Amino acid sequence: MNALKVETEQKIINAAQEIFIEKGLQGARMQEIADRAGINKALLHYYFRSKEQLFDAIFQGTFQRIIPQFAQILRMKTKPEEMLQALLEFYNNFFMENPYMPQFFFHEIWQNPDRIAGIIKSQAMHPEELVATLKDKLPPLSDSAFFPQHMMANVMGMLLFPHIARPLFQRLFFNNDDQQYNLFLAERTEFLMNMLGGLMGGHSVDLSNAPDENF
Amino acid sequence: MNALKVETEQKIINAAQEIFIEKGLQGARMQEIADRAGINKALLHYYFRSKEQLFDAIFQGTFQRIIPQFAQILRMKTKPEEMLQALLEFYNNFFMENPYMPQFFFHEIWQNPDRIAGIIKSQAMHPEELVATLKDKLPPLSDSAFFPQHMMANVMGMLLFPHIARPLFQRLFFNNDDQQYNLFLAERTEFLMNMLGGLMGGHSVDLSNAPDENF
DNA sequence: GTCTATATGCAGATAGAC
DNA sequence: GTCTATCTGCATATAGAC
Repeated sequence: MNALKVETEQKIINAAQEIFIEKGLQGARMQEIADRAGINKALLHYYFRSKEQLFDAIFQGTFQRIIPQFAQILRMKTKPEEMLQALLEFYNNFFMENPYMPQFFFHEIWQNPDRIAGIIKSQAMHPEELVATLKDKLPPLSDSAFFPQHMMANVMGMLLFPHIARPLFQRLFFNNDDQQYNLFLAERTEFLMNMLGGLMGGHSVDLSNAPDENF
Repeated sequence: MNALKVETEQKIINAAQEIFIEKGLQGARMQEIADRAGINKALLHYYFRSKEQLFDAIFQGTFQRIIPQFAQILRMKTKPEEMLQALLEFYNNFFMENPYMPQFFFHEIWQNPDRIAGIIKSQAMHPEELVATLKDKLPPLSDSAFFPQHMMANVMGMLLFPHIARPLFQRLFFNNDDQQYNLFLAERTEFLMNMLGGLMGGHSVDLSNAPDENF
């Protein structure tokens, strides 16, 4: 029966998603995926010939849940503050609900960067366009040739760090208290907006006085 | 002969370091480590009884190369700008020379956070001390109870991101050009100092006008 | 489509000679 | 200490019955 087939496939996908994201391709066990899906190993191979293929399907799927959003925000023809707000809000919430995602992506970034780059470029999301948009919309706070890249690295770094470093950061600075940490994460969008809002408006931080002091 | 033994052990450690850092505990193969060290598998087990033990030795070693530095900088009783400068400079350079390190650490952060937390705390580096120092030295830019944690996350995120996301970031925004990317990384300390210097001095960014605008 | 049973291969670990 | 040869176990994958 076709409905049953679809249902089973979905159970597999859900289970595999969890396991792969927690343990990565290498760490995941087909047995564990089968168990969590409530079926047996043989059936896994019936639906997805190999572990690799299963992984590919999962990976592509999860990735496509977050990239289009990025492209869409990028094309919002509004003020940079609003783009930033939308960006921070969406991804911060997404990572709060999917805490394993960031480490999952970074793992893949190192294992197979070409695959990810390929997926991104196939999503109507073009890096040059992004750089150009930033150069155009941001006040010229620095004359570095890499100014847009720096700003991207800043935003993404500040956004991602509390999520990707969570297990350690929470232990060290929050008494390993889940609730406290969630509060911290929840208020982070606002905190970052406060910090960055000024920058994007083009006032506030003076970047022209280079610190050539003994360095 | 003892000198020979030490030499072999060092070869193993060097090889294992590279492999583990690139592939993680799961992804690494004892065969590959043996090959790169120029010996055979049996000898690996002679020196380190199991893969786990070998990994532990490597991990502890690399970790202790970068934590003490942090504690030391933290205790420099100087202006926050100078602490920040020392911090950025040291770790940015370290990660430029050891590009696989960040991902290696994050991998472990998710696999075994307690181990890392333990090592850190055993290094005369106490989280509460750090938080207190920051609260004391930083101008009160925000009244969030987590203000020090936010600032740490900011600095660490901005510092780490270009390293940990390198394979993808370089492909997307630097035509996958190693030289260009190294230039980018090299100028990053200065860029960040320019951006953050103002904040630490206590002027520039107004964080008091919360953006309660339709949000 | 789903199962049980089995094959295949590989990686970690050991035995034992030198 | 260092090697070759071998064992053991486990994980992926397949065969074949229902």
